[in-house]
Amino acid sequence: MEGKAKKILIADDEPDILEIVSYNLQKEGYEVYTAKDGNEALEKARLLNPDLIILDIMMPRKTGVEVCEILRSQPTFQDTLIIFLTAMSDEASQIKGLETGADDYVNKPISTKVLISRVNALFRRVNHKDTEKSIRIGDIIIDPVKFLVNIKGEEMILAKKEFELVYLLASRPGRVFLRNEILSQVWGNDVIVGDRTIDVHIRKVRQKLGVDCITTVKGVGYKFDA
Amino acid sequence: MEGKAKKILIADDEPDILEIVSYNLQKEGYEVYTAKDGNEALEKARLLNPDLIILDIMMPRKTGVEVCEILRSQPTFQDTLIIFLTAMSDEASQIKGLETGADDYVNKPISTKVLISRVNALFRRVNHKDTEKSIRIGDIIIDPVKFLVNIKGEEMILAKKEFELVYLLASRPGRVFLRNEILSQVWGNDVIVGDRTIDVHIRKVRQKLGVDCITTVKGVGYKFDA
DNA sequence: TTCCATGTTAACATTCAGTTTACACAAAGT
DNA sequence: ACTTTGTGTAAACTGAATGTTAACATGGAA
Repeated sequence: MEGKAKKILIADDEPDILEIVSYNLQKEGYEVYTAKDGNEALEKARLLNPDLIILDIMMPRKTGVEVCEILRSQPTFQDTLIIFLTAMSDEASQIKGLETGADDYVNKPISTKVLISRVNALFRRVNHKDTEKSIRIGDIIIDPVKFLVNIKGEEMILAKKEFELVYLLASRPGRVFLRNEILSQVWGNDVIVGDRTIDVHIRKVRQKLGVDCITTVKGVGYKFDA
Repeated sequence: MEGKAKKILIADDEPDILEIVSYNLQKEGYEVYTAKDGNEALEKARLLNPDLIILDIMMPRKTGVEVCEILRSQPTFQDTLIIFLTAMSDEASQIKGLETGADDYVNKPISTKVLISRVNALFRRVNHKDTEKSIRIGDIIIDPVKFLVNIKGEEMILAKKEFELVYLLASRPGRVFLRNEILSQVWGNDVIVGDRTIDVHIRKVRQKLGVDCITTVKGVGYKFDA
């Protein structure tokens, strides 16, 4: 369907729910991880940096609300999507949850259909191009909305990977990106590609841009000249 | 945003909800009024003529559904937006609500984030309708009122989906629309159609227009050439 | 009802982005 | 000099993404 698989972390103390939900989400093409209590959820969240976290509210060793509050206080998880699973009777935590910054709620007992459509809807909402902003360095403008690079008024079209590569490097001009970093950012954490792949793309980018703005740092990586 | 502040009337018998929701909507720049039961909602609706009414379904002195039915029977409120708040998450009651003439529903417990995004989405949708003015790009004129496209004086009729597709793409020439975005804008958020459907429509449009003005950005989406 | 226009799907064809392969070359270490 | 290590470059290869066609579904009008 699209891009690289989104990572979802789901935390619930009922193994049955974990299994059913993760099965269904996986079938939808998501990369699913599970946690069986609040602390494990926190750990794995930090480890995996998921795109979406589904938190049961009633969990041992930190409730979903507590986990959410802790995560939201850290900048890394400011934009991470969070969905609460709530029992309908559980009003106290519900009201509390209103302010903790969840993005959506799903009531128990869970209908996998409902959950999945909510998950998809959330991702759809976030995926919008408008949220990405263009980068400008000298006479080079990198515009993710129009998906093209403008050099001194001349527009050039890059392929997807090429564009993502420039966008990454240009996002922090002068900073050197290790080959691993580039791989995990542009290709995703679990995609395994050969050694020369990055080089080839760097080359294509250099060719298309015409301007020499990407510097090789031998044995380290690449950087976009400031 | 822009223009004058939209008036929102929210009716619920729980003071906490009224307070939280109205606080958040006000923060978004809306002009918010409240009612604590069905009759008060009706009164204030007539008094204020709001742009949007948020109705809890379970209220004393007339339920949300009753209020909605009464309002909808009057021409004044034919175009007023209505959102239901419902504790019932089962699909049956949701469908019933929509049949009554609601524009959307939000399940309790409410996530303010969700509610606000729905509200914004609704206004956006309506705003677009009002703003439905013809788009002109080069010799191509897209007229949503007459529902036809004029290329160098020659008029051509498009089918509904075809037209909506061009209109979307042409509304922001040069901007790349992801397949997701196209799906949610043209087909709606909960309609699930196959991958190839968009392609087929794109093809039909390209055929009918004759001019090559839609570019595909592989792995990303489509855009209307500026 | 039947007819017709539109929308959707499924199946197959094609294209091109992305990757690999293979080798050339340059710099640093021995 | 020779080897090692890392990168540049061109071309071939592969498959996912898209194009295309035709058949099927649906819903409204005659």
